[in-house]
Amino acid sequence: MNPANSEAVLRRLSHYARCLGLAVADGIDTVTSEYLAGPCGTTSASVRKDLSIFGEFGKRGSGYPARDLLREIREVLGITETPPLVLIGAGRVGRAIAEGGIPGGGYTVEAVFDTDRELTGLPAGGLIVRHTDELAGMEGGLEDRIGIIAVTPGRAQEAADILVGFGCRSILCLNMEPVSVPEDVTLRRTEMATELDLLTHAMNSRR
Amino acid sequence: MNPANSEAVLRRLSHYARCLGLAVADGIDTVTSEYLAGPCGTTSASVRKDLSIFGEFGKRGSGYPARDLLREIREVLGITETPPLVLIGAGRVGRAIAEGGIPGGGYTVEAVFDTDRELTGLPAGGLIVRHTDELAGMEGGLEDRIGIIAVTPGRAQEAADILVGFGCRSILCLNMEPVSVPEDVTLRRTEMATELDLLTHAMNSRR
DNA sequence: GCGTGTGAACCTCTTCACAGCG
DNA sequence: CGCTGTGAAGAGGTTCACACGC
Repeated sequence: MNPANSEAVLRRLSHYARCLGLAVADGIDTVTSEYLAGPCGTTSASVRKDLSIFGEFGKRGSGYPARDLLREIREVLGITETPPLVLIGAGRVGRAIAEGGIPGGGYTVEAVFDTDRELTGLPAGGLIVRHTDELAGMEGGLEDRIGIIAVTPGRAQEAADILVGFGCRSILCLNMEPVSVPEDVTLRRTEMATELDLLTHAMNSRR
Repeated sequence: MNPANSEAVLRRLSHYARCLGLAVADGIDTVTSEYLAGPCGTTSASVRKDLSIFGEFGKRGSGYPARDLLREIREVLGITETPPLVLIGAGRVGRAIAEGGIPGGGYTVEAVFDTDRELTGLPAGGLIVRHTDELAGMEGGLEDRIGIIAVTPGRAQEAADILVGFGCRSILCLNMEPVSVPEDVTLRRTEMATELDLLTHAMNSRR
């Protein structure tokens, strides 16, 4: 596969973007591949190769113009405008996200839903929790929105089915259990438990 | 590097373990490589190769004994007993974790700390938030514990420094900003914002 | 027959090293 | 002189295909 669509590259671009955002905010206007490599957990060679896939953005001898490079990367990732987030689950985790947002990510939570009628009507951040039946009322459907699953353990599949049923094609699952979706739906997850397992393994193998 | 220490393999083992846990709970006692592959997002060949690195656990013609295989994998990962979690940050996310735990992961939060004296003394799950100064009082130090950073955006580095100062060598950072730690400390992160970027990219490149 | 275990082929990703340009 | 851009080399990971044993 063409390297421009490789997950490893795109993931690093996302890191570079974050790092560049901070640099720009700090008034830095030129960065080197070395500068980006450290905080992003990679090497300068890798940074240069990643960027060279999409064009020649640097100036030899000095580095990359931070602001321009950031714009280019955002363009490549398609995050110049970010899709709205639709949260499923108004429990502890769901509310924490509704209230706190995704700090620094540039994403905003547009609506919060739950299957539990006990929770509908309650506030969550600046929003009111709605029942999942009301997903039908979302202007424009869910096709151009990202669904986030943060429900009671064991009910993630149900939430995914609801999202898919209402046309959602991009899902981030915060629950840990396996979830299956149709071929044409992208499902990603944050793997907190797996990260802990990897940390535990590293801890044990230090001696 | 020896494949037994490759992150890709260990990450998949963690997935297999989760899947096997559910299978065992459902009373299933033999699983095939095919059975594990689907939910874990990989192929049967990969499952077999992964497992064969550590021994011959299967029976040809039938499959793997679920319970035994689970035990073996837990052994390899070193998660037969999981290290206690020490939370830094008693804000929304920190409290959500203190209250809800890590569902299904087999990890327990032992204590919650914050640098903010306004928060110390308040309840978080079944625990009381303590000031980070009191980390010194943790029996046995932080060496055999995992520190979890869930603090106000922009203060993750401070939290990491505190943890490392008290002897912590394994850190899971939930904040998004870059954090640097000494060479001998393992730092991992959950990358919610990056996952969203990857979902956005996939969404845009569908057409 | 069925599913594991595994060498070999294949492919992707990373690192090296240096030419090229500001 | 410094740092980018990049072919070439190297390492690592994945897939194939089939022999083996239950």
